[in-house]
Order: sequence, then structure tokens, then C-alpha cells
Amino acid sequence: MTGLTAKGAATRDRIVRAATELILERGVAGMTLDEIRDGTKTSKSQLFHYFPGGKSELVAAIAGYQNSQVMAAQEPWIDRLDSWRAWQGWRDAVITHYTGLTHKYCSVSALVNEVAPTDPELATQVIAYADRWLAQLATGLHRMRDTKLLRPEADPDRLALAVFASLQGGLLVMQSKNDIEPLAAALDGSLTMLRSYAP
Amino acid sequence: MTGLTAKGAATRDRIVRAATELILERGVAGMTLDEIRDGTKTSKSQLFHYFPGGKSELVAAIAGYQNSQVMAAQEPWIDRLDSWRAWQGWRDAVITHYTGLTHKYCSVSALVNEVAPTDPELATQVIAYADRWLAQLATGLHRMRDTKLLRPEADPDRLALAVFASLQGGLLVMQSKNDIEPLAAALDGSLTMLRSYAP
DNA sequence: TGCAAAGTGAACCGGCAAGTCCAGACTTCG
DNA sequence: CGAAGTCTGGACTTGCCGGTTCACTTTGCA
Repeated sequence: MTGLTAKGAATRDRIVRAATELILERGVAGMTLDEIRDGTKTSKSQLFHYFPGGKSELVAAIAGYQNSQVMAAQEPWIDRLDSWRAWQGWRDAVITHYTGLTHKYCSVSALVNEVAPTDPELATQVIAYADRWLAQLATGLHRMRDTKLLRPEADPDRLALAVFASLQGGLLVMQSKNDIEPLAAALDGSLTMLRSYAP
Repeated sequence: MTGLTAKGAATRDRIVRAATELILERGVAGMTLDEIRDGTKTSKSQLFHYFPGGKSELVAAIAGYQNSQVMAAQEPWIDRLDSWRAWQGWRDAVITHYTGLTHKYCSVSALVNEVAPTDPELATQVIAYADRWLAQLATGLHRMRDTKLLRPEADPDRLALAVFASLQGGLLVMQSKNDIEPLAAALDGSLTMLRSYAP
């Protein structure tokens, strides 16, 4: 997206923000372009002006935006999950980030579920975010095995997968119950599981 | 649904089965009544004849049907999760059930995600199934604490919540990766977590 | 200052999918 | 048999929503 004036950039930004708000509350199918128009003092033509690919492109932009938010919230822990202290810090950061957002569609992966059957390309994109997230967890665990914080027979990739699944499930249940507790229980359970692989 | 002749019951059944097939593959939004019609040698009027509430009622019926399938697949373990042996048996039964269904929308809870914003009543219903499932896990853990298989300070309800979240997350990731491994990793992680509460 | 490019508003289109209607065919049972 | 109730087909209606068009204004730069 090049050649945007200040005014244009502002409008585009307004659209993304409003659309994000809507999509978090109502899901992809529940978000209509007309609602975005109403909520942003814009018009359809502008939507397609800034997102020529239509709804798909807009949703992709939102997913990217949300992903960066979530990843940022996990800083600085997410990059250095190579000590027990870091994992605990990470857990707290995740809880903090999602506290107060319990009623929303927070989970990137949950989007896949809705989007995959009708828009495979978009799904691929979202899955890529998830994979990067998962990879960060795995990297930390690999380092921990290397530094003998995990027993040698521990399988970092599989453990990371378990933690990630647990995290996503925690988010899912959190949303349906509108309560942070399921996420907290899931993460605490994951940490307990990991610690049982300490030498 | 009373006053159904044999023929009527058969038709109704045909509709539910075909609709289940479709919804598992494409999600709620991706399933259209016309497709059901095409796939079942029926017509719209019959859909509304057997499900006067329209799509919502049909989806509710499917959810109930799916739920009973999933619960049945966990027999006999799910009713007696009060020993480590039972948990292992349960884990195997779950994996077996979902193996070969990896490309589908298996998770009941995942449906909530799609349906909740637009149909709260239906969502409530689906959540009820999930709660019953969760309760069964909790019951087993309570018994295990009572019989000293878990340390007294273990919180069965919270542990059950963690296991359940992990399970749901495993299903979610399983779908997006089209691979059973995430589910297996999630369940194995959960069992490891539980076992660390053994005395 | 003027013109090309960017930005904007609103009416419009087309398709899709949920839900309706009704006429007629079967089933059941007195 | 025949009437009440059940089942069926398919054409029809309705409204929503993603996407298009086009005339117009604003902006920024040579």
C-alpha cells in the first residue's frame, strides 16, 4: 500500500480499527461491510479503495494487526522462553493481555475455524501466524533441553505443540464462558506439565 | 417431534445425517439448506416440516447428534475416570475416534465460536453439552482425590478445566493442521500434568 | 495556479440463501 | 371407503450483503 496521503492513511486506519472491533465481537460472518461504513463515517467505495481484495483482504489485515498485538503483549518473554522464570512471566503476560477481553474473539486460530472452509487462502495466512507462534514456544524449549533444564528425553516440539493447543483451547473456552479462569487453568496446567520434565 | 410415521422418521433422519456431513465439512455458515436438499432427495418444505425453527433448529439437532456420538465414543471410560488406567483408556478412545476425521469440524465447542454472535440461544445449548462433558472429567478427578490417587491439595475442578481446554485446543489445532498429532500431544500433556498430582 | 492523483459519497447491481406457499400424493384408521 | 392427517415437490418471495460505478471534491506538487 503505497502512495497514501496523511488523510488516506488516517481513513484506512479508521477502517481497520472499526473492523477489528466488529470482528472481535461478532466473528467474520457477523461483520458486514455496511456496518463498518456506518461506524466509520466512510463509504463502501473507500473500503474497496483501500482493500481492493474486498472482505478477505480486510480480514487478513485485521488478522495481521491482531497478531502483532498479541505477540507484542508477550514481550519480552516470548523471545526468551528458556528458563522457568521466563515461562512464568510469559504466562502472566498472556493472562494480563486477555483479561478484560474475555467476551471477544481473541484467538487467531479460532478464526481459521470459521474461515477455512470458504476461504482457504486466507486460512493459510492465519495458520502461518499460528505456526510462528508455536515455533517460538518450541525454540525456547529446545534451548532449555540444551541447557539441561529439561531432561534429554523430552521432545521440545511435541511439548510446544501441547502447550500451544492448551493455550488455544483455553482461549476458546474462555470466550464461551466469558471468564478468564479457563485460560489461566490451561496455562497453569501446561506449566505444570512442562516442569515435570525438569531433571 | 411426535406423530411421525416410519417414512417421516426416515426422511428426518436422512436430513440430519446429510446436514451433519455438510456442517462437519464446511461449518455452519458454509452449509446451505439448498445443498441439504440436493444431497438428500428432499425439498425445502420438508426441511421446515421437520425443523420448523429453520436452520437454527437443524443445527441444534446436529449438535445433539454429534454430541451423543462423541460421548458414545468415550464409553466406557468417560463414566469412570477414577483411575490412571481409565484415563489412559479414555485418551486412546478419544484419539481413535478422531483419527480419520481430522479434516472435519469435530469440535462441538468450536461451533460455539461461529454461532455465538448471531444465535445466542443455540450457543447456550451447545455450551450445555460442553459443560456436561467437562463435568464428567471433574467427577472422575474428584473421586481420585477421594481415593487418594490425587494429592489432597489438587483442585479437581480446575484440573478438569485445564484438561478440557487442552482437549478442545487439540481438536482446534488438529483441524487446522489436518493431523491427529496435535490432539495426541495435547492429551498426553494433560495426562502428564494430572500424573504430577499423584501422591 | 493548475492539473493529475488520491480521496469520497451514494446510488445501484446481482446473486445467494433463508424461509413461504400451495397443490397434490401417500398413509392410516374408523 | 373416505376423511384426517402426514408427507412431498418445487416454484416463489424477501432481504441481505459483497461488490461496482461514477460523478464529484480535495490534496499536493511542479
